[in-house]
Amino acid sequence: MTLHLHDTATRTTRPFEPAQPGQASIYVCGATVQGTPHIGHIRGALNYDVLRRWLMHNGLDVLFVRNVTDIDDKILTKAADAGRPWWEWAYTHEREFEAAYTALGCLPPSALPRATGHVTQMIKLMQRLIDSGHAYVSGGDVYFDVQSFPDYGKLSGQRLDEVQQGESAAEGKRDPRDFTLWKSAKSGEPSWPTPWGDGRPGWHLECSAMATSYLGSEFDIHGGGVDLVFPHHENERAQSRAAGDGFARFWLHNAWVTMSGEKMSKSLGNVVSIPAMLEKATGQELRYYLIQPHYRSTIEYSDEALAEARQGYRRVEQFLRRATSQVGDIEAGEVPAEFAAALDDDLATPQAFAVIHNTVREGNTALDDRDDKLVAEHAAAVRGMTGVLGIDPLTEQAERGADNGTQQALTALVEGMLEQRQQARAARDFATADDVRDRLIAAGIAVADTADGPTWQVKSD
RNA sequence: GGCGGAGUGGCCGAGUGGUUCAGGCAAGGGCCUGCAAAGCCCUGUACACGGGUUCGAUUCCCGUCUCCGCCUCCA
Repeated sequence: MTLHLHDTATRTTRPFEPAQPGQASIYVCGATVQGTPHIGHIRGALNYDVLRRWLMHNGLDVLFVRNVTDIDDKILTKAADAGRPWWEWAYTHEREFEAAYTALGCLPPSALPRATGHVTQMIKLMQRLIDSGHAYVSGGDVYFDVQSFPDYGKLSGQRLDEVQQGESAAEGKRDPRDFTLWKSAKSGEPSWPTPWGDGRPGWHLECSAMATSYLGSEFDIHGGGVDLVFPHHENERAQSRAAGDGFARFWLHNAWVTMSGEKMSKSLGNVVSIPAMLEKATGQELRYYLIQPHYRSTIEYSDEALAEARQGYRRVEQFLRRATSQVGDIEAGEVPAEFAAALDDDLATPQAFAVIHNTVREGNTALDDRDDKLVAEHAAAVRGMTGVLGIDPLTEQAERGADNGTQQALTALVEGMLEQRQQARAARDFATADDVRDRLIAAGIAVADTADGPTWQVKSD
């Protein structure tokens, strides 16, 4: 089976064949950097990161562009409320988003274009639209003429005559459903010069300009959250195709993370901001939690579900630790066919996780049987699979292990205590042995005896 | 009003016209262990409701109820 993806435009799951064999180009709508990221924002990025890794794993050369919307009404409003320059406000939150992506294991994009850096490209696109009769200037604003593009509404399944009012009824519009490509400058607001006067970008224009600027007039995949289907992506598609670009060949949309059955609001966002969540779980645990459900299924956030995911992650981690200590270092190996089939089926991560856990169970059995060859095989497969998903525990350990002397000091202390305990056990002085173990547990360190001696692990609860 | 998604065993979360099972977490029993922990084995008999199609539906069709999203900014 080859990779199949669910395409919003056709409402079908169909085979993915890149326009250029051996390559894939992906454009993902990133954040409007107006606030601190919460898990809902990052979920989408995680989904597309998994897609990207899977394409790379299959040997494709992937160009992955994620934009930053660094100029918009909310940024201006919030910055003004905070008494800070808008560009500082935007950049501050851009850094928060980047830190969050990194903490959750997203590979850095091939390019990270900002709207404010691509006004030239936007002007060119607007000129093409005006020249071809799809856009018009009205009092310094530039609007897209929705009725000039018969395909309008096709992506989102909207019929033009059913579309309600449209964005804020500006006076210069010919049709209330026309959308803004360019907003004329208001005093005190940032602006850039254009042939039609000073102003700033409308929201939709930037993505069309940047996507085609980096990936060409036609590219493979355009991703974003379901809320973007209409109007954002509908408008992007309209303006790009009206201008003559092929634009995206597949449209992918990820579902929400909700809380108490509702979309995350500003107030809830504080509770589940990435910095707050990273106090409850590690980046990889959080990633495991967010990518296990199918990307088109809503995740109803709960602390309990997160705790479950952490348990599941640790089960995998524990297996790899035991395997490594029994048979030595293990490199990532081939992924099982069922795993590949799962991801090929529109990134069916739930089934992919089932394959991982089945492999872990078989690996644990092999560990108990002391069948080192089988242990190594299964551990290699698990590393291969978790690597594709970006949740290989040994990778993270490698990063963490290199960090500082604290880890070494802890290791020395714990191993010293475990040595005492082993001596007590050898002497059948179980009272002393249990006392040592209790002290370690009280300090948050779990001890497990194996045939090869005790192992330990910090339990970060 | 228009468009779209969803209701599965204690919980999370897949999937399928019928037979052996998603997977995880939790629970109970067993093995192992000095005791634990971890691991392994076993157990649960679920598919919102009402019709219909069918030899047979959780899975297809129709209807109902409930929840959610988009149609204004939003991942």
